[in-house]
Amino acid sequence: MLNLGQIDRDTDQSPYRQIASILRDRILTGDEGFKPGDKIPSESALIEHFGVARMTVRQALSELKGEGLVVSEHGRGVFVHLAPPVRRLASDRFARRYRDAGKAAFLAEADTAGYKPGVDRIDVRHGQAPKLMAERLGVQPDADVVIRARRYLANGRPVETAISYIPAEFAAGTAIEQANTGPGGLYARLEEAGYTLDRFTEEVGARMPLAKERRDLGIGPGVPVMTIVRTAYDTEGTAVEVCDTVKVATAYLLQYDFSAH
Amino acid sequence: MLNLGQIDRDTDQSPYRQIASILRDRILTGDEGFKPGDKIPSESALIEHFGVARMTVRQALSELKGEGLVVSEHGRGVFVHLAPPVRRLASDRFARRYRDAGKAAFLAEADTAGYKPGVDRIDVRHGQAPKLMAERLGVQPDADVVIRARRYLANGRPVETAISYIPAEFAAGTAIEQANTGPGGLYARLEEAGYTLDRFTEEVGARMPLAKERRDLGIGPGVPVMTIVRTAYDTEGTAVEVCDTVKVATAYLLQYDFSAH
DNA sequence: GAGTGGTCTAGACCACCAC
DNA sequence: TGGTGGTCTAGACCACTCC
Repeated sequence: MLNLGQIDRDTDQSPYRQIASILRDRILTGDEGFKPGDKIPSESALIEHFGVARMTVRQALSELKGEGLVVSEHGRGVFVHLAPPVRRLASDRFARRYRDAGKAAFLAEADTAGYKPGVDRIDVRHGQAPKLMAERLGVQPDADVVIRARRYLANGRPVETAISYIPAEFAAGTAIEQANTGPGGLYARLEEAGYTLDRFTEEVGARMPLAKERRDLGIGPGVPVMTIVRTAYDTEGTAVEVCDTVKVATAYLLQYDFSAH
Repeated sequence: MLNLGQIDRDTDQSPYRQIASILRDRILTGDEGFKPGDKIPSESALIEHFGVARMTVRQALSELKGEGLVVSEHGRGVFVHLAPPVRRLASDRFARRYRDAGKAAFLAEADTAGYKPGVDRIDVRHGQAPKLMAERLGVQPDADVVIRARRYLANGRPVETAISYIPAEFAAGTAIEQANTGPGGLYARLEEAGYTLDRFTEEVGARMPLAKERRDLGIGPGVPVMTIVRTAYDTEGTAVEVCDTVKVATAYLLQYDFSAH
């Protein structure tokens, strides 16, 4: 006995939508419903309970996957989506006080939010910046830049990939060209090299991930990503770095403050 | 002749993924490919071309719908997704100079971006704010607030819904309680009432839309939404308005500036 | 009426997982 | 080894759009 209702074959709403609604309601009303991480009834159980063909049940489940409410695991079952911890990012996260304390933004923030941070897949090389990034840096597309790619983890789960582009002349001979940029991170090294940071600009968007991004971030279909392109300017108004990041949307809440004047 | 390749039945990648890849490549390489608004080959044409069952073709199309690359129209065909114009929102869009010029933020921005703005479904009433909104306003959940709901259009297409909550005492006797708030909009009326605006905080997130939101915004499955909760503070540090907005993610690019100090 | 996508049925074989 | 989800086949009827 599944303690779900039955579908109404005389209504104009199609069976698969009714089944999706029944399951969705049980997921969203946490009370007495399915909770995050719970296994929902198997396809065969739903087929028997509702008296429909397998494709009908699968279409209902497909709807819920598209809404990001459930994830399926081959050979195990279908589970209510277990959300990663939400990272709240404030716009002061790059403030100098954190750099002076010897912490890069990601680590400083993990401390206050209380999760275990991690970075892997660090790749540093010289090359050319994509057209859009070169534009923001104000350099020619064929200019030599240092390209730093890395992936960030929270509690062991990937939550963000980031690629920084720094004109080679600003990074020459510094730890920026090394995998480990040292205490305070990339921005601390830029300031030591004489480029005092003044302000940042961030451009925020959201979209569905490409297949490669889904793999890199370990997310299923139905989970969007947020994209942030951050440009760092020094006190002379020169762009000294552009950082292109892709974040698991459900793992982030960004906060910005700005003036009304 | 469809001028698409053929699938390889000896590889370990499943036929539906191969078909999806072939179509995806033709969509993403705009050159000599399918362009936004183009009709892609019908299911029956694809069935014949690739020599597979209908469900296999439909699964490939389902992938592309999930990625937001195509939309299907019952009885007409499947079309490459035609994106609405992108609105670039800068963080100075609520600056006083725009209010002084008699324009609400949305209209001011449409001018510079060059699209035709619209607002409909305006609904104004008194009531209680949802718990999360009351928290941001710093009022009790059962406090009397003015609730202003509306929907914004760009070139006739819905792009955003917004609900503002204003404590009733701040709005009493002003045009804030009317459908039309007059020149400069809601914020201009608040300032006239003696609440000089000082700063805003915005919290930005992204997720998949609920079914109701999909209807309100006229978007298909596979298109995410961005959520922005904006709180307006006056010069005494009091929250005077909270605005809860849901935007079609692909129609927006948000820009924020902040200091490095 | 012809063509399109939407939904459904009733099977089949496979890969993965837990026991 | 039995149960799970992943993929595929070969049909069927329907609703919608366009001519």
